[in-house]
Amino acid sequence: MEANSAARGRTAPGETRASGGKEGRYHHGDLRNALIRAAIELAAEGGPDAVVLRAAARKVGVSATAAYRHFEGQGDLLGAVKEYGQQRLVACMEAVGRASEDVGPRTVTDRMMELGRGYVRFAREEPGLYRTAFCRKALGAVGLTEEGGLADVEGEQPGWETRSFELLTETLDDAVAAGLITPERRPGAELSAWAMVHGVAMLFLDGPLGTLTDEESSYVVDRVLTDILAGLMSS
Amino acid sequence: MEANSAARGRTAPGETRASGGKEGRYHHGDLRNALIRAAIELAAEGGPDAVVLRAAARKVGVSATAAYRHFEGQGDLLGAVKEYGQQRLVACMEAVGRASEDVGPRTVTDRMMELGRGYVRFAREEPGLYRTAFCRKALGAVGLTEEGGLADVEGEQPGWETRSFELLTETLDDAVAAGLITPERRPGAELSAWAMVHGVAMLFLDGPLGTLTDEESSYVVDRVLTDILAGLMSS
DNA sequence: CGCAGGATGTTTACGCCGTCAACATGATGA
DNA sequence: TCATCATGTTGACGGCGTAAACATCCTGCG
Repeated sequence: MEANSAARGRTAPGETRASGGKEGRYHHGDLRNALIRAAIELAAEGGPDAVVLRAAARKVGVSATAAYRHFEGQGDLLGAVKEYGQQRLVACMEAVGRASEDVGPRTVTDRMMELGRGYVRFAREEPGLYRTAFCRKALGAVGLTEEGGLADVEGEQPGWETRSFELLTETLDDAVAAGLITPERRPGAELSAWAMVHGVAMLFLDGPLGTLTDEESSYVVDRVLTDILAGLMSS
Repeated sequence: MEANSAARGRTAPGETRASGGKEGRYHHGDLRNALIRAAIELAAEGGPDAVVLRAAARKVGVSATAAYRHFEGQGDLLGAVKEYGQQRLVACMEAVGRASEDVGPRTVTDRMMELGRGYVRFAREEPGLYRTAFCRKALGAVGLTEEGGLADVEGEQPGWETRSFELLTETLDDAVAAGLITPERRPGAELSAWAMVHGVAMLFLDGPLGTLTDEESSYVVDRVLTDILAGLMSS
């Protein structure tokens, strides 16, 4: 009770409790976002398994159960990080595209390559966030009953129709418009493309490509992307 | 090897602990395998996260710490399940091939398709085991320091040069021999192929393909495999 | 045959986790 | 002003992985 005024003192060095000045405030003021930021750091360092409710609360300097005022539980917190990771992914994919834009005009094929390069680059640069972005177990909006019963409420699937998938879809449509892909081969093409980049990212993160240098990996990525594009555009 | 109950029987009337008999034997007799079997069930039902040391011990009817006489820890137990899952995967890949053999002669292309079909079929039929088979965190032989420091002792990488990868490699070699893939495109081809099947399996397990029927999924798989093979074999 | 010693299993305990219930604090609006 | 309610806190529970100490049984050696 009164003795814990000492505990009120200070815990997390990097996190001020409130945006402003006063330190020992009982109410944080922006706890939800602070917890998300902390969880993002955890995820970036250790992947989804490292997104531990108590650790995030500790980082912010707040009791573990305080998080329950802002999240349904750790699955919900994880979901917030997941969303952030997905945003970062599309940002990376778009950034690669913009970088190329500056150099000169690009073909549709170029743009597809860029999407793939951006995807893999993000997976390599932020493996923890990437893994978290595609982590099952993470409350989306409502769902997930006890015992894995797929609640599957109305509304949205986890995260496959996010912007990153849209980017791919749009570019494939452009490829059809440009005559690079025949309309008959168009349906399902995003599956092949997506499976490829996702698969090669996994080879980098968990597989035999983990030790490659940037240069080597960029060669491998281009090779793999070339293969799948050749397949999609064949005849 | 399923009938190895109580290989140890001396005079005790009771049979195995798990086989419904009277428990009372202090020593189990085949605890290591019993734990692995239990852990396999757990993995099959709930994936790698469900491989819980205490749960496996409970299933076998033994104290939690008994497992430490046979495994270094839960990572080691998980590793055993992982190995089993990998074996099941290659069994499935080979089974699809054998099934086709019976029907008639196959081309190299056929055999590559079969490998992919078998791979995805296993992922669909045994998602928990599949996920466990490709689960990071699982002691291989020695490694894995504290704190994710990749011990990377000498010897073997986790599991990428297992038989399943070999199957793919051999078949790709055959494709080169048959003139379907040019020697210049051969190096790195397994990466494309592996990334593709791994990626499409993920689309089934965690992605938008999870709800497809067998027929639909088989169509999608063939489509995706056709794409990558076309890419690999294009000029 | 008898018994020491190692192999195997049990109990207890520690610290971590997610989560719930009860309580404390303080911002806010009637 | 002061009751209310959102926001944090403490405490507790059960489950987890794991270590240490103890118990039981098998086995090989005399």
